[in-house]
Amino acid sequence: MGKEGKADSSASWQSIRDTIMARIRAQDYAPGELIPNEVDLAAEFGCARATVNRALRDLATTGFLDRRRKAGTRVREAPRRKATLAIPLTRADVIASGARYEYRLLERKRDMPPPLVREHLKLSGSERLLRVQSLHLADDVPHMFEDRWIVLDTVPDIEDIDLTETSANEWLVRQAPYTHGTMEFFAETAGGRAQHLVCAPDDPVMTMIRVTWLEAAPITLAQQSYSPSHRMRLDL
Amino acid sequence: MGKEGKADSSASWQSIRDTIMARIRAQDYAPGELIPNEVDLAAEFGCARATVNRALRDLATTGFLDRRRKAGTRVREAPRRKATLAIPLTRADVIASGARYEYRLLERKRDMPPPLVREHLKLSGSERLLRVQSLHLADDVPHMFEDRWIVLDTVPDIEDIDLTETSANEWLVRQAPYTHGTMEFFAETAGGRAQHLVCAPDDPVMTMIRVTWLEAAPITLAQQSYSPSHRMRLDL
DNA sequence: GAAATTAATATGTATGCACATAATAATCCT
DNA sequence: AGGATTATTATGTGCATACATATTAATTTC
Repeated sequence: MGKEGKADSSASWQSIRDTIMARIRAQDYAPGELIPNEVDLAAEFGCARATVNRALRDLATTGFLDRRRKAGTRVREAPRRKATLAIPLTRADVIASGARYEYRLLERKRDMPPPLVREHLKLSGSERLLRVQSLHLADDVPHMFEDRWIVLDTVPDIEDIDLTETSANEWLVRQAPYTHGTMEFFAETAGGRAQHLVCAPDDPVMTMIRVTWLEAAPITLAQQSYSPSHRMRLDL
Repeated sequence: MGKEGKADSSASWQSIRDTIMARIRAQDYAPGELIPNEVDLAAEFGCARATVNRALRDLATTGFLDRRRKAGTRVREAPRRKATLAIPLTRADVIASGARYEYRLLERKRDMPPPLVREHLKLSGSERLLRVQSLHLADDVPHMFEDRWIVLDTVPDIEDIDLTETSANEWLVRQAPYTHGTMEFFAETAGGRAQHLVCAPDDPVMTMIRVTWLEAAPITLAQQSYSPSHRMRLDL
């Protein structure tokens, strides 16, 4: 019974991953320590090295292992757990919560960006910008207010789009996927957005600022403020 | 020149991924459409199917493609971009920001959990709980206030640990890695935490509630409130 | 003895093949 | 025709092998 070791004796990469994970959890493989190399593990599990590689690679991306060529694989001292955050797509999120989604375009015009926006988008000064303000509602209740700046030099096509039906975000996500970007969020008072979010000006709201790029060219800066009651949820 | 196609004519899975990505971006592969199957793509790129598989798998986990056996691979209508959020490890975060880190244990005692905590941890009522409150500082300035409940039935060992030096989180991360959990964050007023965070009671702060589990057993609920000036940053 | 060169090693990835699995399409039977 | 059975198909994964690449360790050279 050598050749026919199919799905029977052979271990799946998931089961190997789980076994290694159990050893980490039980501290058989202690924090900071090297674990056996792929060849040895493959021998132990009676599988191909590629299978062990897949398992260890998975644990490395999950943040439990550190791997370096020649240096080997070691258990992270402080496992930096990673959660996958799906970038909010307001329409989908609202609908998924079982509510009716509504989108209202509040304003759309060419405008000069304030210094803070210019800095975030690293603008030289000559770029043409479109500013779009919108309100997103869930079951007729204000859910999120968005104040967005779009760099027309990077995505000129959006100038001809009717943004009263489709939100700028939805168009951009489909038509101009970014290569990279940054996101930051923080708490602040509602301030002037209170009228849109139907709350008091000094109510605390969570604001998210997202800046996205197409290679070196800035696409857009979106500042989204959620209604005070909103909670962002995430599975680990 | 058939057999010797080594690193020369053969494409790497990253380059194939990038090529496919470019086609999605250029809408050569339009949203919602099927793309060629792995065998055809492998033929086109002159590589093995496994290599194409790796590339497509990567794009699927990034959220650009949907893959189903027999059904094939299609471009997502609304690419749900995913960002990797590293769970905050306060000590590491503060030090990485170039500041001096300090940790202060404020309180540590057995306590009865309020209904909200009981609900989050799905407690039956008989569990023994440890409550730990702590303050984390960056360059002597309050950075984050933590109010944590630990289920002693799940992690009894922590009862013997001196939490004046090591924070509960650091011990738990090392000694009792969770299998899964939930995280939610929102904005609220500082309230009673104002004295610890050195701000006004009605200042907006960002609060994160994290609940973690070891399989079916609840480990801990941590409520962390950051100083008003704090911004959570994330790369996309 | 310090610097440069060379060897050794663990992971990273590509190939060709085989079989597993899920989902759809085609066919058969009554 | 309708429901159950049987192909068919695309992705998922495993294996053995080979070579690539990054690092570290050993060795040589000056």
